[in-house]
Amino acid sequence: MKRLSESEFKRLFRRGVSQIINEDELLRMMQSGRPLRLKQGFDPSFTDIHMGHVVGLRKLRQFQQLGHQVVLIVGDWTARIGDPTGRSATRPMLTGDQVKANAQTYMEQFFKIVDKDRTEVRWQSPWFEKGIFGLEDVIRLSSKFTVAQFLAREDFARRYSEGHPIAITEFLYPLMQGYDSVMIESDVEFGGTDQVFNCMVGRQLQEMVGQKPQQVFLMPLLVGTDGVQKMSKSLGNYIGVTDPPAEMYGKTMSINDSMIIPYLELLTDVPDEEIEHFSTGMADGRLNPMTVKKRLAHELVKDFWSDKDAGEAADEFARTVQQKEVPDEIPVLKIAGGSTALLSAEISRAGLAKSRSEARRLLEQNAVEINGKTVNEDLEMGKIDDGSVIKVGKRRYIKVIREK
RNA sequence: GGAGGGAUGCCGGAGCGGCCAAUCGGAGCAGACUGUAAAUCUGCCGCCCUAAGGGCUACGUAGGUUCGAAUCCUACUCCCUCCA
Repeated sequence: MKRLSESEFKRLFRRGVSQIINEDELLRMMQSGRPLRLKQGFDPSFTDIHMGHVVGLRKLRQFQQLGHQVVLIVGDWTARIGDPTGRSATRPMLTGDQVKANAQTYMEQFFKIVDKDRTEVRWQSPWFEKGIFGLEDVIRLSSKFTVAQFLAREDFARRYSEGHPIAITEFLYPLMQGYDSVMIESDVEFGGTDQVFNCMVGRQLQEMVGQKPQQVFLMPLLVGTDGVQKMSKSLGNYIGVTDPPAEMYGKTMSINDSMIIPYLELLTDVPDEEIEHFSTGMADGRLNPMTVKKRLAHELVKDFWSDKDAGEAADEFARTVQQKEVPDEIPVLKIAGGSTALLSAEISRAGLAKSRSEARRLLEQNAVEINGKTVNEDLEMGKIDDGSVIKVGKRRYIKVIREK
């Protein structure tokens, strides 16, 4: 394995990195010529990968390109506990089948970014399964740590002081995650900054059994489309890797201007110099943030779909959002000849509003247009011409087709 | 085992007998504006009724007191804290 060039070093160790424990040691290991085992775990309690995860997966791919080996841990046991990181909501127990199905979907998405040929997939079951791992092991493992150590972890400390419950099983989570490191003889564990504690437990456990403790590679958490909280599915502020091009593009355009640069750094290969240029340009007003954001949106759609899709999504955005034109394809609402049904009822029936009350509110708020003309009155459907286009809100359309 | 505190709308969190479909913040939605589905401002934000009005269902669950309850009482369920 060759020495890292200056630019490779910067790309790997500086961009999109929050903290590396221990950087010098990791560098030494990389120069040794041995392919490193890069640990990345996930809980099959969810299926969809979003941009927040992509930050780490891209980093894994960069290491793979230098010949290193990813070891993907399917946390079929830890999924039963639920990672305490972040929120305290208890997760429902999953059945074995659900876990398998989730893992399947997850991996399909995972390998959109990470090189499958340089990935080893390991399930936790072989070392945590009943009959192999017993109470004795649980006791042995947990006796190595103290409550004070665990309460030092920021999010346990916070929940404890705020009077929020912490289940005993949640203490087991880091232990299990750490044990994984031992079982796969991990060289480096990758994770978001919220994973420090869990990763450090892995280091300690490895050391206790005489393994060389893993290095820890931490990446920043991506802020979600709301611009405040970390991107997560449960908060609904995410851009999924399987989102269709137009949606991916649109969601990206809706992010806060202040997040454009971080997104470019963490999610794209746009060169540093160019990002620097964007950054200063926007700061002194020479560049319109919208232009830069369009570039970002294009990059993302290009990476997950294709350059062509990105171009189409961009056109679509320009037409429907900026020029406020009607999109090419819109759903059809079939209506009987002399229907006396009211517009509000049909709007909610067609799913353009959650309830009829909401449809009425939208009418009042000038949010409903028929063929480009704002409508306030709750018309009878029979009075609407065949082929009319009804627009509700910013981007919900439907076309009326009359049946005889 | 004992003592205290709590359960409110998507989330956080007020209210503590009528003025409560419930203050406020966040999220969401809409309108205006705009160089963007950014920011900002304004409005909306349980459901149903062709409706300046009316009805129904809601404040952990089940009963009760009262002309009237999210607010008081009783039991139950769940959660938190402290003592043992």
